[in-house]
Order: sequence, then structure tokens, then C-alpha cells
Amino acid sequence: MDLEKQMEVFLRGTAEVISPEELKEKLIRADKEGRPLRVKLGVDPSAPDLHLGHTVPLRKMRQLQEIGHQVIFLVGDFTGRIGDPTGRSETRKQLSEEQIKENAKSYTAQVFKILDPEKTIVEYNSRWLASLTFADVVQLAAKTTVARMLERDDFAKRFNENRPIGVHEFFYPLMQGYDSVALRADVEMGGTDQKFNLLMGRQLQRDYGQEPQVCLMLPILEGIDGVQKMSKSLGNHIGIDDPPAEMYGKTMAIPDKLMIKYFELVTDVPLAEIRSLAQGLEDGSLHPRDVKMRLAREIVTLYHGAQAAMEAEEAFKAVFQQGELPDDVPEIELPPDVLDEKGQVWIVRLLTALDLCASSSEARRMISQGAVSIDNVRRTDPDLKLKPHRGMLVRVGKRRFAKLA
RNA sequence: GGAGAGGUUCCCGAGCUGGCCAAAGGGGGCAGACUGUAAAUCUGCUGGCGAUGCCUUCGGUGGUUCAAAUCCACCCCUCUCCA
Repeated sequence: MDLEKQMEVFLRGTAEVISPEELKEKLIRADKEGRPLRVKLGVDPSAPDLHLGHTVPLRKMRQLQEIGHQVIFLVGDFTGRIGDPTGRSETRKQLSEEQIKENAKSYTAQVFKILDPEKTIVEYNSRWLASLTFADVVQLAAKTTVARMLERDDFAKRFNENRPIGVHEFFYPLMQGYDSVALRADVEMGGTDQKFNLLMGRQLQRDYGQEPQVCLMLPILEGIDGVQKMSKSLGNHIGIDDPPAEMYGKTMAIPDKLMIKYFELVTDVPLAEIRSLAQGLEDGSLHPRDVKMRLAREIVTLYHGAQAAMEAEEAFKAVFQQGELPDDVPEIELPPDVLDEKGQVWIVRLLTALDLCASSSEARRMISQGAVSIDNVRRTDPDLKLKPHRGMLVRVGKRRFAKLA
């Protein structure tokens, strides 16, 4: 593949690259020597469920392997014990060794839904970090200064706000940078929030007599709340293992203004087409809802296939446009002990027994807010008792349903 | 080691001259209305309990009091300044 085309694959969708010139030189040299570039992506094995946010760099890695480069998927099993302080306003909880092992296993399994297992090297940074002696660590720490560390936005902020910063947190960027040395990485990928850590890799490589890596930074994908970075702990994520209907629905929940970004970062829709969609939204010739449905379809297709996407769309239309019931209303057996001597069940008990409400206080709230309907009749009396029957449909809000078995 | 400031509900953050405090306000979440969708906007709710009352919660443990988030003692943790 010629240089220009390769550069295009590398650069497409990136937010920042340090530096494109160096990348070009590396590509030229690699081509002469007949070897691929070694591209590193490190992950913290703290969240075992992959979501669309993770897929942004992974998809880029996939594209790079397709044009023949060597991608290295690095599991930060050792650094995971510290936890990446990036963007954090407080110290992360340190994970236990066992937890990390377990997470790492499930992480790598999921990653191959995107990466080509045949062409991927999986590494664990405990391989080199665990055996460093204290003397090695001191030497490593001497490569940088406290002032440099405090240039980091998140550390600076915490420092200025008089919030705690653990000394061990300073080691995170050093370790990540050292990973690049150990792997002799040509390129490291990461989100824009990884800039500091990526640059540390460059510095350390230089200090250890290597040519500094190129840093490829990708935009951060906001979660379905449209504000914060997609993350499982914030609950604003779309998991790649989410069932089709949920994946479709969550996509429909993203704010309209985020649609185009999603198209660019997590679908295979060609750029030209995305531009025309953006244009259509701009001049009003396309309905935002329809564009978003297209987006949802594209995403579900990637992870569950076209058939599942169609079904998810039909189900969504039925439930949310026509107000019909989903096909998969769970049927739940009512425990016999909730019935009184007349064979009736108190509505509050019914809701908690079916797991539609977490507590009876919540059930009362839902009832008083008019969220509860039984057999399509809205019920607002919290003292109501009724006789249950097979197939009785209990509904709380728009999204919680149950049928009596 | 010395001096000082702090630790409040899912999060941030008031309260801290003792009762009117399940604890202001904001965020988040949920619900209703509306609609173009689980978008946007507006409104309400947001510890638990068959409930005009009772139970648990304000870093931990004890104590004072009819009554403690509020007062006292000790302990744990964080921050600032000095060394």
C-alpha cells in the first residue's frame, strides 16, 4: 500500500498526532526495511465489560492490522493495581491481583470481537514491571520531576484544590511510558486524555536510547448522557454485549447533537455519507429521529448482525411509537405468600414481588405519580388490592413490564 | 513532631448558638406532561417500613442530655502552614 493511503488510514478520525511528520518517516523506513510498525494500545483491566467508548481505539487498531501493521494489545495487569489517575478527581481504588486476572481474561476475550486474533500480540505488563528492582524504580523515577508531573491537568487540579494525590499515582505515567520502552513501540494509541502518559513514553524511550514513539490520539466518546466520557461506572455506556434491543434503545437515547460524532467514531459508514447526513440535519431535510434510527441500526448490525438490527428497530417502533408491548415481557411467578386470605394482592406488594420496584416506598411513589398500570388501566390508589390472574400485565413507567405466569 | 482546617444522604455541598433534621440547594436518577425518540423542554419525586406513625443514616467508639449531624473525650482519615 502506498504511503499516502497508509497515512490516510492512520490519520482518519484522530484528534491529534505527535507528529505526522515522524509517522511518515517511520512508515518510509519500515517500508524500506520490509517490517511493519509496532502499534501499542494499553488498557487498564478495571472494567471487564467493553463498551463503544473502548471500541474507538480498537477499531483504529483493526484498520491498522488490515493494512499490515503489527498491533500489540497490552493488558495493564500490573499498572491496574494502581489505576490510571487520568481525569480522576480522586485516587482510584486499587484492584486485587485476582480481580485483575479475571478482568483481563474477559477483556481479551471481548477484544477479539474487533481485533483479528491472528494478527494481534497480547502482552501483560507485569512481564517486565513486576521484576524491576527498587533500584530500577528509583532510576526510572529520576527521569522526571515533580513539577512535570504537576503539569498534568488532573494532578494540578487536585493539588490546587488540596485534594489527596498518592505518590504511587505518579508512577502510573512512568510505568505506562516504560511499557513503550519494553515493547519498543513505534506508535502508541490512546484517547486525547492520554496525552500526558503517551508523551511520557516518548521521553522515556529517548532516555533509554530508543527512537520516540508517535502518539495517535483519538477523540473521547461521550456516553448516552451526552456530557461525560462513556464509562460503565457512570452508567452512560452502550456495551458491545448489550442485547440488540437495549443497544438500539440506548442509542436512541443519545442527544441529537452527538449523532454525527457517533457515526464517525463507532460505525463503518463512509465519511462522505456521514457528511451528507450532517448536511441533511443542518438544513432540515432529514428528520433527526430517522438519522438516529439509522445510527442505532448501524451499531446493532456491527455486533449482532443485520437481522437482529431490523428486529430491534421493529420492536422499538412498536413499543415507543405505537405504545405497544415488547414481545419479550418477562413472565414472573407470583410468590403465594403475598396473597391475603381473600386471594388478593396489595398493589405495593405486587410491584415489589415482581421486582418492578426496589422498595415499597418506591412502589408507593410510582403509584402516586401515575406510573403504574395494570392490564392497561392506570392505578393511582396505593391501598388497592386486586385478584391476580394468569397473564396479568403490570407496567411501571415506559420501560418496566411484567406478566404473571 | 508543632499549629490550624475538615470528614454530612448516589455525588457535590449547606447545617454544626442541641429539639421545628430523613437533614437546604445543585447534579445525577426516576416518573408525569408534551412530542420527533429512551432527543429537547416543563413539572414532580428521590433512606426504609402496610406508614398522618415507626426504624436506620451525618468518619469510628464511648459519653453528657428528656433530646445529638450539632456538645465532650479518645481514635481513624484528608488538607494547609511550620520543622
